[in-house]
Amino acid sequence: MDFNQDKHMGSVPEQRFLPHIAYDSVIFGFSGEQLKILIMEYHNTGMFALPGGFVRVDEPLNDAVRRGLRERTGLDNIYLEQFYTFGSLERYQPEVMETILQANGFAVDDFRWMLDRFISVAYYALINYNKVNAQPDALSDSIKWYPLNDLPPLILDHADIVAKAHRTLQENLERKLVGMNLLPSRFTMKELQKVYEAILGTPLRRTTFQRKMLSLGILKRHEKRYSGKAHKAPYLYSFEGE
Amino acid sequence: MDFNQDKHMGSVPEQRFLPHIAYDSVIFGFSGEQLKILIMEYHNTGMFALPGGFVRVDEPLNDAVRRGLRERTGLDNIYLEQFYTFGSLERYQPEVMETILQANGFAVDDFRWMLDRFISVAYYALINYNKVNAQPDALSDSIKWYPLNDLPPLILDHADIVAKAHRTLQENLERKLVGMNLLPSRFTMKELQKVYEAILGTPLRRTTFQRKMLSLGILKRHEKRYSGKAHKAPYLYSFEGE
DNA sequence: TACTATTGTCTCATTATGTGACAATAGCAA
DNA sequence: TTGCTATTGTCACATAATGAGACAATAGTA
Repeated sequence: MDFNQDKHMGSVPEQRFLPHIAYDSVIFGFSGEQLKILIMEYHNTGMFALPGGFVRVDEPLNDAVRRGLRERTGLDNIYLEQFYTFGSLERYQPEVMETILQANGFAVDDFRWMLDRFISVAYYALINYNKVNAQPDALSDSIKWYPLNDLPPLILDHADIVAKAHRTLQENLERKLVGMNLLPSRFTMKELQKVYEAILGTPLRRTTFQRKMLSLGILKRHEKRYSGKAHKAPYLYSFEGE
Repeated sequence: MDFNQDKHMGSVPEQRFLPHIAYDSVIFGFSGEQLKILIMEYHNTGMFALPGGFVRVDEPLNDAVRRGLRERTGLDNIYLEQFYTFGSLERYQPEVMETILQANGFAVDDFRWMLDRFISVAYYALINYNKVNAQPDALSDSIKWYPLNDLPPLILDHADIVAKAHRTLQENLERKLVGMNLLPSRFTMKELQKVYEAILGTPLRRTTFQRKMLSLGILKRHEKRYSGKAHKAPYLYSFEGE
């Protein structure tokens, strides 16, 4: 989360946030043949959470999320999709935020609004793992990649949010041709296949996968990539239009 | 929208709402071989809008929507799906709500919170047209069915909401096997096909459709329905499990 | 030059879908 | 009763998509 550390926050219009409304982002990256997401750890609490934030009173919701992503990853023009808004009562646990504020030396009274009930609009983002320069926010001392199947325990309903993000990503994989957003602009067919396998959680048949991808007509073939290994070198591809 | 008409609303805890947060519902029904949705018209304004409402401070978001649907349609246990949360600045038009309040004889000062910026969580519902007993809310004098392709001009971004609801419904049609929710519990294959055609907006091939539906193994075949017409009578089907 | 791992492509089998044919009605008219 | 018509359920065949394996073409190493 990001918010003005000035105790008199309310006095700066651009820094006033809509109460009760937050967003959380599940930021997917791909590395070591695994799907990973960015998780923040709050100072001195051992608590882990998705990167999220608040919406300024004069700011479009989607802009708020892009702003947060830029601050957290240094990246612009990210593939981003809103997938669900979480509004159960179980996610209302003021003790959690209180602990976090106290551990950071903030006077709880000055941030009482953060202890309120929040409804959170959740987004997932797909980014090129190698381009990220992850930056923690004011309350957290780290933001790190964790494999999707080996996450630390997350606060509130963040584990549900991650699960739903993953499910939505699986459903959208073919329909929105989304796999290439997790790779650098040039990639081999095998790399693309590994991305699909990581997202779906099942192995795919090499020949069928290659035929299918090529038949879509959205890949442009470039030169080969010589890896130095003792075998035929694969072609590099890019997503049509890059 | 539904809210306590007592001017001292804030004093009744169950009737206090989360500020800045609303929901809107696109309620689909099927009649006359057409997709229709429920639209409300506000008293003395000529303004049309989707049925919506607010979330009580101690109420889960999804419950709030189901409550609103029950009040508006008299139905319980409705097929309901959240599909997007709208948070642009274009949807902030305090004049609109002000006009509506004034036209209903409410003192605007007592409902100033309704003139604020709202983020709206949008849901679509699929219901059996014939079971609905539509009830207008405190501000509107009618709630009526309109064919999807012949809607009155809607306030704010409600036309966008409807368009996105329709798109999402189309995408979910096969994946979630959702068509039967628009029909009575027993229906003919032709009726089901008409629903699919209305949702997708394209004609479907009778034999292929029938084969596909039967192969899914989710339909139970019952007795025939004799319509009095001079031709072979079709079987009735139900969704497996009813 | 032989050998290995990997890649690109082809072939054939299997499954799904498009397209039309056809027999089986249910009521009506003769 | 016997045709007649519109509609339904099912089948048959053609076409398209996918599963599954075979195989030749490398890029390096031994």
